[in-house]
Amino acid sequence: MKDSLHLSEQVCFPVYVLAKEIINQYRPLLEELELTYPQYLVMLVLWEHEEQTVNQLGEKLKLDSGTLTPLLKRMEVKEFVTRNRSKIDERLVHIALTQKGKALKEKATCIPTQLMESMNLSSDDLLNLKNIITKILKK
Amino acid sequence: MKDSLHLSEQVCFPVYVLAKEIINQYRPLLEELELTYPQYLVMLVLWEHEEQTVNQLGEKLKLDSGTLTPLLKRMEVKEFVTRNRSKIDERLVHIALTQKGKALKEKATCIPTQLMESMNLSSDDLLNLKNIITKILKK
DNA sequence: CGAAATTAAATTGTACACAATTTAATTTAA
DNA sequence: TTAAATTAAATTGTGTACAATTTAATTTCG
Repeated sequence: MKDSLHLSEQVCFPVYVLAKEIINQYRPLLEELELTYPQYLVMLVLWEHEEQTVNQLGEKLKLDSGTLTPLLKRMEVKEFVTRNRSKIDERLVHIALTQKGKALKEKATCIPTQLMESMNLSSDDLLNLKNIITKILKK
Repeated sequence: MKDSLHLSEQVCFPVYVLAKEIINQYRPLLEELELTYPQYLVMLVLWEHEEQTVNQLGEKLKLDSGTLTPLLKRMEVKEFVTRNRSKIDERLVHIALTQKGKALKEKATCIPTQLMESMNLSSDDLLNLKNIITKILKK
């Protein structure tokens, strides 16, 4: 029987390396916006939805409050978002964009293109990759 | 012009989610071996090579000494590896398997299969995914 | 040779990521 | 209706990641 305990046999390892590589490619681009990659993901959601609870963000980004709470506090310090406990249901905390946060979208418009270039990806590969992963994650 | 600042448009986000999902699927399997996923990767390398410097591990796993040094110290505490500074070149630290570390390979043999099952992946999807990523990372 | 450059690990500091627990508020069901 | 169950955030603790710096050893070169 074949021994599959070899790094070269692993499928998961390339995924793990690629994910890190992508974040590393984003880093210099996002540095100019004073954002980390997870913080950028939060901004993507808020640029679409304006206001979200911590849980809603967590569901969309697959992150729990243990990760999001301190992350959002850092974004609050940078004045990109506000954090307000709901009056109607005090368990909820609403995260909303500040003016500064909204304005940041302008500076971010070029990032997707820049990233594509810096990773040197064809849109074919990209679409292909996205389709497989989406298929796998859907299960 | 199309606005690509939408989470659903992102290619990188699914990669990021998949990588986390894979590690989460590994977690309960690796817990029985008292290993984290990055520690498991170190073991994969050492099961193949017996002895490696910190740098050699770092090149294979794409991790730097800032990550590896504390990680390897934890593995040393668990008595899976030894850390010994080279006599010939005292800048190098050799990482080697202990008997306990070698023995752990037995318990790990079933992990690749178990993971495939827990992620519910067809070998087609898997191979496809691996090929695309390898192609992308090669650039 | 011996100073300068390079290399390898370790260290320091910041920021995730997640399990497990805690706290507080809201639902639910007896 | 109020005690039990559930829910939402926050907290605590462990373990990556990685940039930047430091320390010490080895090479390289003038």
